[in-house]
Amino acid sequence: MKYSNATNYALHTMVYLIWLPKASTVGVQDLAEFQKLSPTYLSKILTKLTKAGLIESTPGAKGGYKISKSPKEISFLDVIIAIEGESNLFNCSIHHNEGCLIEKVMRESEDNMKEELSNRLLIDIVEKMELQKQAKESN
Amino acid sequence: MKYSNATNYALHTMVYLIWLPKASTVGVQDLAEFQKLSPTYLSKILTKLTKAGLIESTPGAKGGYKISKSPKEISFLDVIIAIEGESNLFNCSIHHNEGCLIEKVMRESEDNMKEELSNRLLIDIVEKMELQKQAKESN
DNA sequence: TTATTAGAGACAACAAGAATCTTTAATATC
DNA sequence: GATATTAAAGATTCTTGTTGTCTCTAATAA
Repeated sequence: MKYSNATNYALHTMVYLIWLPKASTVGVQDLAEFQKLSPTYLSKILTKLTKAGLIESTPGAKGGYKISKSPKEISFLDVIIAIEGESNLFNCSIHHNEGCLIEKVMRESEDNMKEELSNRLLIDIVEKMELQKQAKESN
Repeated sequence: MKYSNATNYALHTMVYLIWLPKASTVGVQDLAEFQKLSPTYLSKILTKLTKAGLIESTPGAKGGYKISKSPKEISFLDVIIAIEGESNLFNCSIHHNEGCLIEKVMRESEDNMKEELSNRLLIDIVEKMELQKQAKESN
């Protein structure tokens, strides 16, 4: 069991977009270069983020991507669900077993993890990164 | 991201083995039938559980499988790791990025989930199942 | 010694993920 | 309105991991 690479790229991309000066849009080219990815591949990931309502896209010249809502409303969980979907990590393997107690425990642990990830905001990462950067510069 | 079917089967098998009268061994045949699985396939899963030290196997006539330690020491996490391995769910995608803050958050949420699953014992499931059974019978 | 049982290995089928390429649709700018 | 630019959609390939089967070997109780 592993998160897909796409989730990984999506999280890094979102942090980058949040870190960017507000209202500026970036094209796939730049985003891809920043992560050493092929633009066409990253583009698929960005489309998912767009459909999930996390970013906005405008085609055409001077187009690109930008955050679509306040960074304070974007959690880790939002990004993860945008990429991975929201199906459960565990489903009882025994046919016709409503209320399986094993499934119940597994589901609870999953819910707790999601709860935690929904409380972690990407903006906090950006702020910490800037603090680290400042600390480095003052050396 | 999903748990493998094997983990699912392994959990159900372990609960079954714990539920069994102590010290009695069961062959793959019975265990497979109970879950409607092919014996050869389930056998692979059982071998993993054996190597993880969760169950004991004795080959030969009247052989089979049984729990290898006290049920009070067998957690959900033990079974999950026996099947899925213990690699992390998330690894930063950016090369040479020690101390990635995104990875840190993801790792923390994973650790918390594992912590919770290590505190959930399979024996508790068995006990609840027996209570449910008794409740049904007294109707 | 024999029947029975687990273990190991090779192998095939399938599904999902990762990634590329090509074509289409939308849009700002001239 | 024409053109350059950019996102979106679709088809396709490649790889990887899971799922599952089959066969052969090793161990053991009777």
